[in-house]
Amino acid sequence: MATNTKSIKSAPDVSDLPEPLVSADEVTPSLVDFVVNAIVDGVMAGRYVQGQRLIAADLAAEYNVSRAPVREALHMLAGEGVVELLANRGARIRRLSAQERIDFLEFTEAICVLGVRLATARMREDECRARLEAVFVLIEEAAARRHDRDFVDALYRYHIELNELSNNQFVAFFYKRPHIRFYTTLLADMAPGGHWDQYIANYRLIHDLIMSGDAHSAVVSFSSHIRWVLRNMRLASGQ
Amino acid sequence: MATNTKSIKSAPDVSDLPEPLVSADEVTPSLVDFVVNAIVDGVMAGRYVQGQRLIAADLAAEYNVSRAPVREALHMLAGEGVVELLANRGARIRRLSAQERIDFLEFTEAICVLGVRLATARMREDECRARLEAVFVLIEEAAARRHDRDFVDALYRYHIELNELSNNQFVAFFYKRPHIRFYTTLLADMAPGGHWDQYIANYRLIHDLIMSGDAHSAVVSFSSHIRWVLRNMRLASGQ
DNA sequence: AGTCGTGTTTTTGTATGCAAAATCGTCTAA
DNA sequence: TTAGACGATTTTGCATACAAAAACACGACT
Repeated sequence: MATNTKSIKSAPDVSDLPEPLVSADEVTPSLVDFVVNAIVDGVMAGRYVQGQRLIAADLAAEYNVSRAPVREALHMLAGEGVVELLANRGARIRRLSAQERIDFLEFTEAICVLGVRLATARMREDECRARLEAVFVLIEEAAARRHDRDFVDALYRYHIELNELSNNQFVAFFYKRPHIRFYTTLLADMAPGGHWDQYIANYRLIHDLIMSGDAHSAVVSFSSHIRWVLRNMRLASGQ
Repeated sequence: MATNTKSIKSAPDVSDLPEPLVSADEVTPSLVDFVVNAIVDGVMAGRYVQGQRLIAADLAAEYNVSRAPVREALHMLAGEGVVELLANRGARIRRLSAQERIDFLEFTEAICVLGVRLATARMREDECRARLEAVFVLIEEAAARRHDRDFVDALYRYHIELNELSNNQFVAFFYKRPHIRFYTTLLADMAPGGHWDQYIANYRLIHDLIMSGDAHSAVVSFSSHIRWVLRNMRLASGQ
């Protein structure tokens, strides 16, 4: 291939490609994106559960596309950790053991602590306060209704917002993605269950401290909340 | 499709699929894996640089495969954050601005702190000590030769080992993957440059504290090392 | 009953084909 | 000289085809 030379053999030519001309909104969402979103939504909605096998041909039929974009979507999700790929045996929703769910929450804590710390530092800006307040009311609402699912969903959105407010794109990027796969999985362990009052009280405290701009206290209270959840999880899984 | 029912429509059947029978080693590495590794190696080796466009047909020709597995590999790498996909414009190695590199190191710190903390707690076990010592000598060797590239490589391996020793698979998993893309990119900022002695001294201290089993001190010294690197990066990028 | 073949069906992994989009080169007009 | 237009070429995105591997169903054997 003559074209080889340009992109592979030659000295790296970084200015090779003009910056994306298209604005933020995508012109035509590709089928791969469509399928990725569909699968992620399916996981969020509980239509796909951990360990469930995803057969490319079936997904293709389901979404009226060919197997090619489906397979590409599955590889993308595998890269994000939502799906696992087994040699010659296709894809399945990644399965997490109780221990792995604990590990994951511990890992998530590390990321969110950074998010909390950085976002708290920006809480002098009115717009930031407003955005965070807006997602916090979702937590309050779900809590008032004692609705497990909505509550965990609201917590998720709250941290998404927090991580975006942190202005560190990696916190936002990596929190958003891998979390999904684990979202429904962890629901059972994470949901307040018999501890609604404590759970709500913790988050009210965390939120207040974040709003107050006291990063250190916010981080400490967030960390101790997570450690409390971890203790509950360890107890529940009998360790 | 009649088969739809089983994997999609019906109630999620988790025990659907027997556990992988194949042992740890893969029978036949798929072409997708091959291409993924080839591209990652290329990034590590500097053959692909940030912003460089990756043309599917060229890669296919280069590696003697068709475009299908190449495209799947690119989607996988996109999921991992190594590559970015632009609508109708293919893939390029993700490009990081100076600010993004700083953000990334800050993010990485959050993960590695957890790795340091958890691994330190296991340093009573002789095998763990031996494994960590083994990778630390690589740091010393590279430092003795004042070889930027090898030094950063050794640091990378050291943290990989540390994160694996942490026994939290997510720390290991997520540190390993996204870091790659950023590896060569950050080299210039991260490499000790004019600060060899300080850099080496910092890592000796961190290592000693880890080996001593004092998790808190290890974390503190690691954090302050990273903050020192961040200060240098901010100075270098004129912020 | 449970295990072991064995042939059938399903499913994957990869290659190939093709239309639409993006890119490139060249010519033209300001 | 630069900006823009336009046709040729490259490249992508998606569909389809097909061989090999895995899963399955079923019957023989212990």
